[in-house]
Amino acid sequence: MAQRIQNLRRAPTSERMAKALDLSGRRWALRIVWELRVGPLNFRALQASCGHISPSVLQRRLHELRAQGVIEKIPLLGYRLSTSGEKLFQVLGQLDKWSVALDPG
Amino acid sequence: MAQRIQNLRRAPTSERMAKALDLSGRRWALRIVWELRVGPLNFRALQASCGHISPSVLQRRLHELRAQGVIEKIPLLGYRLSTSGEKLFQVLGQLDKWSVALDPG
DNA sequence: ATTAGCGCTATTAATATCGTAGCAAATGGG
DNA sequence: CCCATTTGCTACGATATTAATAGCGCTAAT
Repeated sequence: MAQRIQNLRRAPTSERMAKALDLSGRRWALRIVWELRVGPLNFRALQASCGHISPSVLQRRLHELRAQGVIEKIPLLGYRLSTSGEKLFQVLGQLDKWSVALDPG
Repeated sequence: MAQRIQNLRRAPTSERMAKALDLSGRRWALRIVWELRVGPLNFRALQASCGHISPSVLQRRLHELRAQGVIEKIPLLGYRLSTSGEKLFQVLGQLDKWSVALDPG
């Protein structure tokens, strides 16, 4: 009924969504996930593919993303997306499509 | 063919995707879009629904999101999602689903 | 006239990010 | 083994961003 719809529309942002948005809102966080789409990258390769990220921030993000289970550290190869990270990457695929409308350049 | 797939996997991040990721990576930017899902909100209502965003940052984000055509300012009601913003919101819907796996608490 | 709410600005402090240099360990020849 | 190179990562001072708070000018209702 209408009342229920009204409540849905006014439902406050969940804790976990706020958390996900907070994680996403840190500089380079989503970019790192996006760059890892090509497969595992080591620290310096990630640094290069991101363009101009400073190593201290990269290191911090890698820790944060690992703590959230988005990426994994693997011997000899560096970092790669986890299963969860792959799913997040698919969401970013949607963002990529959206960005075409944002900037058709 | 395999060669083509290889190239796709190594395709560098596009300018527009980098731009979209940069916009998304600014604190509170996506949260603002998410909060506007309930319909138009005025400045103070947005401030309240975001929790603890400072007015100066909110003001800046509103300008940026307007410049990108994600939100619109409407008389008497405040701010609302544009057509483009609605599409971005749908992407965030995917992020919301993903966040359940991130933190099942 | 007073009160209240509004959008927004100003200011200073705290925090985040940048840019650079460099170190210790691993790697890979010769 | 020796040496040069690469790699992951840390330290540190400079710069940029965000936070926190106060308050202004405006509008509308009491």
